[in-house]
Amino acid sequence: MVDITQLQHLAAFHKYGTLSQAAEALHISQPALSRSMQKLEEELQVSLFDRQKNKIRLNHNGQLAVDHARRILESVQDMAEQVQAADRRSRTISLGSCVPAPTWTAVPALSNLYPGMTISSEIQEMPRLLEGLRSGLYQIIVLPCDPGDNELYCQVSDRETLFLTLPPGHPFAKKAETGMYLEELDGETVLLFSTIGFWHSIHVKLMPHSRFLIQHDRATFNELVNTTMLPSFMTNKSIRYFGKKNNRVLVPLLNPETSIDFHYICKKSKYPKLKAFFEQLPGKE
Amino acid sequence: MVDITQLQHLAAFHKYGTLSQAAEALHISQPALSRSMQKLEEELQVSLFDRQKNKIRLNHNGQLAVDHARRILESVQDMAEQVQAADRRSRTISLGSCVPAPTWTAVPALSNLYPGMTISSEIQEMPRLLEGLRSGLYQIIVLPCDPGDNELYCQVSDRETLFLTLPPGHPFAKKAETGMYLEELDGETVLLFSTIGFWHSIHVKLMPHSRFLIQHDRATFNELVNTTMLPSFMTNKSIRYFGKKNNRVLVPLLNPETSIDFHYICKKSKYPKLKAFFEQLPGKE
DNA sequence: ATGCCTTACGTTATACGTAATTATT
DNA sequence: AATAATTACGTATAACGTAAGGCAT
Repeated sequence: MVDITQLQHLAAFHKYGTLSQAAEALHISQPALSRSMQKLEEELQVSLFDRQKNKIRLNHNGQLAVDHARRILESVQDMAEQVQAADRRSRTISLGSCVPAPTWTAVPALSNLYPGMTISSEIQEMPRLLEGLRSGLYQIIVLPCDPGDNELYCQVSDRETLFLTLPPGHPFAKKAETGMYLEELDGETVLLFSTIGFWHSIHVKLMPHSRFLIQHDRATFNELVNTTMLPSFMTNKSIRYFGKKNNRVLVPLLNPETSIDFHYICKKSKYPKLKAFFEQLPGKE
Repeated sequence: MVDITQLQHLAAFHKYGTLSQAAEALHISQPALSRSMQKLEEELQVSLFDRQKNKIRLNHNGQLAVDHARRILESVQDMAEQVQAADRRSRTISLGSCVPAPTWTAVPALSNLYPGMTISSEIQEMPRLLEGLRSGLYQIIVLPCDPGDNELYCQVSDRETLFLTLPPGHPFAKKAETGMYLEELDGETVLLFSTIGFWHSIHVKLMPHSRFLIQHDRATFNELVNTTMLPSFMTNKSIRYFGKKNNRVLVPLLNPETSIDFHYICKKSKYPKLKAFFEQLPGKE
């Protein structure tokens, strides 16, 4: 049977034009390449080259063979890549969430429960999350609501609540006790951290006239929170995870949209394998 | 790099289910197959099997790998077949003709002029011949007319004329001197040899009510010509090639369709290589 | 007990590099 | 002289089969 290395040799010869140059590129000796091509011709029972005493050129058969060889080599490459990709998928649990907070606890939990598995997480918009769950891109997703799909398992866990954070001198700081509506802040320039997912859409919806200064670097964001008067946001979860800023007043928000329940969702077919994870989730308070 | 034989081994394992059976089918020992699969896994850096102490099964990666392996093996097979087919084409001159006579002289002529080449010939209908010439199926075709294509070289050579052959006692035998029209014979049962190509369509056209007893075997055909009173046909060419029947009268036919000029045609691009053949063709008388 | 897979071991075959040969520019 | 391809030859690697071992049905 034809050998893959022979096809590589053939492709290399086509690329470099002479046996010597091709052999050099292949890191084999010229005679080895010469023999390899002779064997290929023997194998195919066809001459692939026009040979003169010290010249060798692909003939029509050879040209055709090169085309095939290229395609075959490509599909062998594809095979390796795709099988490796499938393997990687099979040993990673991928979590998609509409907001960052669930990943802070779920990723370490999954790591502990499924040692040897790689855990990956990303923040995405809801339609993408559902699509990704169906396509196998995610094994678990976190949404603010139940998608109501009979094929999916859905478990409500924690609740996350948004707070406005202000420096004590800010005009709205006195609302810390009464709370306020997000609309009252509309038009003000506010500081946001990037990749906050669903929260971003809440801000855009309720504060359509505000300017959002979006920071992609956590350190820079913290620095700006510490040193400017700009309003910003935290949640009960981010406070627990990153700590409360001492120089900031927390103002509760009265809009119902500023609280969301985490709905952890997986395919029912995958639930048995993920049972341990779902069982350790904190219950709905 | 992955080896083709490993892919064959993998496909065989998938087909037979156990290493032992697959090994037997592959005519190798069981340990050899076991090692081959281990190497493939090593090569792909992926486990392809679920192994228990004395059981082995394809896992998900393995299933996927089998699919790829199948496709690759198929394309390797294709490569061999197509390259071999191209090679065969390159060393055969294929002649297509609308009637048999040109092949009787052209095939030996081509054999002499192009030693080492295989000469093949077949009788086909005109549209198929033109199509085949364009697609490379034929290098030379013979038609009764000029297709008038600027890409094609066309040279008129010999003329073939159809005769009715009758036993001397037949009512029409007296027309041997005056000749007759084919229509006069319409309705009679006549004897025909198969693969006479274009001539057959002439018969069908001019004798729509006749029954044609078509003989596929030349010896049987001759036997029937010798022993029955059935009208049959010969041409100036077949008489020269096979000899005239002593017990038959030749009646010339007066329809213009019963004479055709051989138009030898090839692609202009191929003419240089076929020049020697075209130059030895007899000229138009 | 039989079937099935893996590991170990010695052998063989095949693919390689070096060197020599021939031909071309 | 320099470049390029093939042939010849000795060697080393890697693939095989046999034999042995372990585990399930």
